[in-house]
Amino acid sequence: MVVKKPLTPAVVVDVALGIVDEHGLEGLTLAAVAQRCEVATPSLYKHVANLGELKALVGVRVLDDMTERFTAAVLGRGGDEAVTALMGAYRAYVNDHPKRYSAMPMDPLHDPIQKTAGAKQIDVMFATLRSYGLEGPAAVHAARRLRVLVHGFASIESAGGFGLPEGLDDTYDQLIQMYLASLRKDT
Amino acid sequence: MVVKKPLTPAVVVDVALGIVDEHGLEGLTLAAVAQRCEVATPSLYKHVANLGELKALVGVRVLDDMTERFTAAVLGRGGDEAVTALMGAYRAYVNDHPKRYSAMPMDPLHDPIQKTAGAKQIDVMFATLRSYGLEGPAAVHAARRLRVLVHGFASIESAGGFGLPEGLDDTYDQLIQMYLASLRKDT
DNA sequence: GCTCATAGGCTAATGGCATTAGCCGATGAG
DNA sequence: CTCATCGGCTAATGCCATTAGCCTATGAGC
Repeated sequence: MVVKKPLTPAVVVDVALGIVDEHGLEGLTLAAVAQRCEVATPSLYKHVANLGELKALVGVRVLDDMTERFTAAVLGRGGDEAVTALMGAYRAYVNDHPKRYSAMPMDPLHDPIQKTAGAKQIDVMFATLRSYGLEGPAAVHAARRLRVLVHGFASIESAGGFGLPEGLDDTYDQLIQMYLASLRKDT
Repeated sequence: MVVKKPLTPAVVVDVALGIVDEHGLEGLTLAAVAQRCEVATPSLYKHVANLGELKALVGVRVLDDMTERFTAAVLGRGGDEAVTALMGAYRAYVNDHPKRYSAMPMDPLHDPIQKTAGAKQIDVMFATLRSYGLEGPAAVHAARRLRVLVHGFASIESAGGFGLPEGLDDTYDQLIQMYLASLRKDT
C-alpha cells in the first residue's frame, strides 16, 4: 500500500521543482503544488510562507544542486583542466534541466534565504581559479568573467535563443578557450 | 488644455514600456496599462490581442530601440573599434533602462511577432564583425560568442547580480579585450 | 490512561487579474 | 441621411494568492 509522504517544506520544494521542470517558473503556482500533494491550497501555508518564499526556496535548491555537481566536477583537478570541467558541468546541468535554469536567482546575495547557497556556489568558482594565483581585484574580475560566460551561454541556450543547435558544442569550446586565454594574460 | 492621445497599439506599448521601466516585467499587467490610459481594462482588447501579445510587442520595441542605438554606435567604424563601440552601446542601453532588459526576448526568432526585429539586431552584430572577414561557421561562432558576452554581463548587472558595483567597468573592459583577442585568433 | 497544546488539514471569503460576451454611442463613408 | 464600424463600457466567469477561523489527531507530560 502507498504510504503518503508527510508534507514538509523540503517535500513541497521537491514537488515545486517538478512543476518548474515541466511548466517553467511561470507555471509554478501554489494551486498546482497543492494539487500534486493532494491537499487544499491553503494547507500549503502551514509549510511555506507564501509563493514568493517557495520560489526563493526553489532557487536555493537549484543553486545547491548545481554547486554539488560543480564540486564533483572540479575535485582533484586544477588549472585549465578544472576550469574546463567546471564550465562543462555548468552547461551540462542546464541541459539536463532546461526549464529549471530560469529559477536560478541572478542575485542570490540580496536574498537572506538564498545568501549562503549563493555564496557557496561563488566560492567553488573562486576555488577553481585558485591555482592561477590571482590576487585581489584580478581574482574578482576573473571570476566575474567566468560567470558572465557560463551564464550568458546557458541562459541563451536554455531559452532556445541560438537559431540552430548546429555547432553549439564548438561555440562553447571556443568560449572555454577564449576564457583560458584570458586567464593566461592575467597571470 | 490637454488633448488625450487616441489609443493605438503603439501608444499602448509606450505605456506598457513605462510600467516595465518602473515595476519590471512582472508588474506589466493589463489592469495597470488600462489605468494609465484612463480606460477600462477590457477596452484594451480592442487594440491588443491579450497580455501575451502585449509582452511580445514590448519585446519588439526594446529590440528595435537597442538595434537603433547599436547602429548609431557602429556607424563609420570598423574592426576592434566597432566591436568596442557595439559592446559599449549594449551595456549603456541596459544601464539606461535596467528593468526594461528583462523584457528583451532571448529567442525572438521563435516568435512571428518578434522575428524580424530579432533578425535585424543580429544582422547588426554580423555587420559589426564584417571587417574581420570571417567565413561561414567561424562568423556564426564569433557572433554567438559576442552575444554570450554582452547578454551575460548585461543580464547579471541589470539584476544586481554582481556583489558590489566595484570595478564593473574594468570587468567589462576585460571582457571586451578577451573577445577582441579571440577574434584575432579567428582570423 | 488523561489532558491539553499543537501541528496540520479544511472550508469560506476576499480581492486582483485576464478574458469573453454583449451593449451602445459617435463618426465618417457613401 | 443612413448605417457599418470603431472603440469604449458593464457584467460575468474563472483562476489564483492569501487570510481567518475551525476541527481533529497526536504525542508530551503528568
